[in-house]
Amino acid sequence: MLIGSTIDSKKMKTFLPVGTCPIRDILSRLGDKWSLLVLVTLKANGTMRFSDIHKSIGDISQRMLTVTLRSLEADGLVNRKVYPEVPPRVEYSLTPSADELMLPLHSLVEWAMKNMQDIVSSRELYKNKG
Amino acid sequence: MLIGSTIDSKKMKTFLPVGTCPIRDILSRLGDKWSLLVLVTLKANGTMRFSDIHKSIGDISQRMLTVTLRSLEADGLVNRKVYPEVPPRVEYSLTPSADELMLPLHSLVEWAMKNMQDIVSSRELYKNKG
DNA sequence: AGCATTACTTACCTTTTTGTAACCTTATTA
DNA sequence: TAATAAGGTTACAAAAAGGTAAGTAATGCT
Repeated sequence: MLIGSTIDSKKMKTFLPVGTCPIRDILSRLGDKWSLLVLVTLKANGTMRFSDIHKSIGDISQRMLTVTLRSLEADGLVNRKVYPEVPPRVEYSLTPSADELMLPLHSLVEWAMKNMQDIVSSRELYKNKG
Repeated sequence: MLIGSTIDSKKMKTFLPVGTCPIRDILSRLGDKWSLLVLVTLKANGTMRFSDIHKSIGDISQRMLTVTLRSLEADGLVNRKVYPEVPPRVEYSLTPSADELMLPLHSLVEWAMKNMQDIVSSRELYKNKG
């Protein structure tokens, strides 16, 4: 007798691996420690200087802020405008595609706010008995 | 003369650090390599056995699938039902709160699909000239 | 007796990500 | 003359995440 899986593997939906699937690729890029937070910070405050973002987030290191901003810039999600002054001034702002991202992101945050209590208690429960 | 930031730091919006801010906490949890993919897989196929998920995703290791499912279970996002049989059978499915998560997630995926061309070309551009 | 089955666990190792601290630039100011 | 400003870079260290391969359990089949 054949003991099969619950799902016919012919009908089963599969997903492309990272590097082949643009969606996985993009989501994994946004899934790092700081990217979303930087985007949300810029959304909340508009155009900001490097040091403003740094102060606003608080616990990000200078290096990680640079790294994060660079990768967001590479992806076309933030604009970087350098003023040739001394001391230097650099302003960051969201691009239109990042602005569009804010809507999905906002609904994600709403979900998180709505469900965080359940999640926290679920974690407690899981820790205490499994 | 006072050279200030573009934004008054009193009015500037700030965000709580991880561990204090539930939203950052939850989003960072979902931002790992496999969680969202596992959720999307379960959404697409309904109830699945461990081996089904494994086959469907393809390039996830057994260990990481276990780890990921455990943390999703701890957060109350997947149900885990064990049938006391030999060989063992374990079925996974989404909980209602994970189901709700699918809507925001879906709009995120739509954004990714709409913007991925721009992102890819932006990356090329950035690589080639900066 | 020995192998297959499924859903893991464990020990160990590699890779990736993040953090720390020091250094750089150049005009202005004390 | 030396410090200060802003926005970095660099070398290095630490931590976190992920991968590999082997082992485990209990039963049925050959």
